[in-house]
Amino acid sequence: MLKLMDILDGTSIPVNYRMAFITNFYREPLLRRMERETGMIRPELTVLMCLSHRSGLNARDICEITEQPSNTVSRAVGALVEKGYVTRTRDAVDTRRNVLAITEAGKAVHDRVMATFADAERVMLETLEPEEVEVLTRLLDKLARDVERWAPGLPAKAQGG
Amino acid sequence: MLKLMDILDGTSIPVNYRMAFITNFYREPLLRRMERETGMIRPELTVLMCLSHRSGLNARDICEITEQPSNTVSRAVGALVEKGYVTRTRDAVDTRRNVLAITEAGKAVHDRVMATFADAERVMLETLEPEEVEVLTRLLDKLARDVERWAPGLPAKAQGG
DNA sequence: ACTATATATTTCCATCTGGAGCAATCCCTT
DNA sequence: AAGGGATTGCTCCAGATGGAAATATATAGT
Repeated sequence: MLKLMDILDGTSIPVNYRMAFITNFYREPLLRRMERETGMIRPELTVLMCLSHRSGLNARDICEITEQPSNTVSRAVGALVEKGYVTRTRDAVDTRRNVLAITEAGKAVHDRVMATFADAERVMLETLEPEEVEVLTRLLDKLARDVERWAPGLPAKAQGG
Repeated sequence: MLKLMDILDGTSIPVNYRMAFITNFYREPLLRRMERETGMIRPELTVLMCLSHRSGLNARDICEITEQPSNTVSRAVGALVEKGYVTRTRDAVDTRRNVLAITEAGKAVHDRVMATFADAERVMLETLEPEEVEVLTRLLDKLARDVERWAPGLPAKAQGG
């Protein structure tokens, strides 16, 4: 049987095609499962991850951090508030701002979901030797941190920064 | 400014999070550009890639190869036929089957789009040493070819095959 | 104080995507 | 050769997503 892997063997984008392939088969099933078990969808997890890392952000902050459109973040925040995973309170100083914070329930579901993601990654990486995992992580990190130079869409910010 | 990268530093899914990050910033802008310049959307390119690799497939084959739902493939094929990039002819033997083939115009646009993707990847990989690119490709290939073992959604086919 | 402009957030709408179901056709059994 | 189940391809519908406009509030200039 012809499979995607056979086709990507011949492409001239060996790295990104494989990454897209892996990401697709890793992430999608986990997101489906998350949606099934918790009712959350992807943008909501993204928001929860931001607030888990740093509380007190507003929607605009999350838009800039994640580079997601504002309506997507707005919807996600609304859904999370509805579910009781996030609180949204007007800033007393600038009443345009809604200060967001993750609740105990939100932290719990976040940690639970992230644990399933981590488990799946651990299983995936069992194929590799520990040193190989370290190398892979290091190389991916190098590429990811260099995103502003190579990303085809970004405004190619001054590279001397 | 807090960025996504700072958050993923602390996550317990270092590999997949970085891959998703890179894939996102690599692929999305290129797909937008493709759509703008050629009018094709993602599933159409996928179909074109399959037919570029092997002509004479039908929609069902492409569904199995790419693991995409049949309606997505059906729509993509229809759009490609409309654009003159693919021909669709009834199989004389089994008139349920529509045999698909890529046209000259389709091959041309496929090659053109793939070239832009390849260029962007080349730029991205300039950050790494040639040996690092080889290692990265090898490790990604190892993970991709092992997909049936670790993919959370797949039916975990017999591993002795 | 009043208007103009900027910012934060939400809503409207058009499009992409996938699940489920449907029609046409084929193959197997009798 | 007729009937029943399987297969191919398509359409309907509901949900997710993002661009652009609308709404609410803040700040600046006079």
